[in-house]
Amino acid sequence: MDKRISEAELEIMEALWRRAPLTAAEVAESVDEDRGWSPQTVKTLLSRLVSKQAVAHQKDGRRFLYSPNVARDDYVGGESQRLVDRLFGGKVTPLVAHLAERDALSDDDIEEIERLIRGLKS
Amino acid sequence: MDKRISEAELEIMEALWRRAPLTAAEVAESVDEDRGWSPQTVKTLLSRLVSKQAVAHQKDGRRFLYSPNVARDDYVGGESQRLVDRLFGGKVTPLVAHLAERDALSDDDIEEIERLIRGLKS
DNA sequence: TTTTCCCGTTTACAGCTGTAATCGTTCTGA
DNA sequence: TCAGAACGATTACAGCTGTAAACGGGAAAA
Repeated sequence: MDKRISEAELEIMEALWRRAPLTAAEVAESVDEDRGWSPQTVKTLLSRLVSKQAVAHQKDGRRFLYSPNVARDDYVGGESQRLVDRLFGGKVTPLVAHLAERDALSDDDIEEIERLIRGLKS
Repeated sequence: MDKRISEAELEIMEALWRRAPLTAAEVAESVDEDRGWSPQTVKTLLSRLVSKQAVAHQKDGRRFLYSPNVARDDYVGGESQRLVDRLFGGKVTPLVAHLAERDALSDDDIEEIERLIRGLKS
C-alpha cells in the first residue's frame, strides 16, 4: 500500500482478487480476454505492482506466485473516498443526490437503497 | 470534452467554475493559495486544458479570457459514473452500501439520504 | 548433451503529468 | 523612443503509464 494503482494495473489486481495466488501466466490468462495484452505486458504490470507493494510474490521453484497485498475492499473504499473528497467536498450525500438527479438510479436502486438506509437506522 | 482532465488541471477548472471568464493571472490568483504554483505553471495547465477543449478562450486585446467549456455537473457526473463502473460493476447501490459499511455515513447523512430517496419515490 | 522453452529482469519508447524556464512580441511608463 | 513588464508559445525534463521486445539463466525435452 504505497503508490497509487493505475488503471491497467487495476485489471491485474482484479484477477488476483478473483483468485490467488497465481503465476504470471495464470494472471495473463485470467485477464487477457478483454484487454488483449501480451504476456510480457502482464509481467511488467505485475512487477510494477510488486514494487508498489500492492502485490506480494513468493518464490515457488523458479517462478513466482503472486497475491494481492491490499484488500479489494480497502482499495475500493480509498478510491470512493478520494472521489467524494475531490468532487463533493467530502460529503456522501451530494454524491447520492447527484446520481439521483442524473437518473443514474433505477427504481430498483432506489428501492434497494431505501432498504439499506432503513437497515442502518435501526 | 475530449481527453481526460488531470488532477492538477482540475484545480484550474474549479477556479473557472467558481468564476469565469478569467485571465490567466486571475486564475493563478484564484488558485495559488493551496497549491503554491508559479504563474507559469498555471498558464501551462490552461493551455493544456484549451487543447483538450475543456476550456475555451477568447481574445481580449492581447490577452485571453478563459472559460470552462464543460459544465462542472457533467464532469462530476462522468467521473462518478466512471468510479461506479470501474469498481462497482456499474451499480450505484453497492457504492452506497460500501460507504455505509465503512462508516462514511453520519446519522445526518443517513437522514438526508432518506429524505432524498423519499423525494424520488413520489 | 545440446537445443529449446519459460521465467523474471532490464531496457525501450511514446504519451501524459507536474512543474516550470526561456523566447519572442507587444504594450506601457519614463 | 527605449527599457521593462506582461502575455502567450515553445521548450524542458523527470516521473508515471501503457505496451511491449530483448536478455540471460535455468529446466525440460530431444
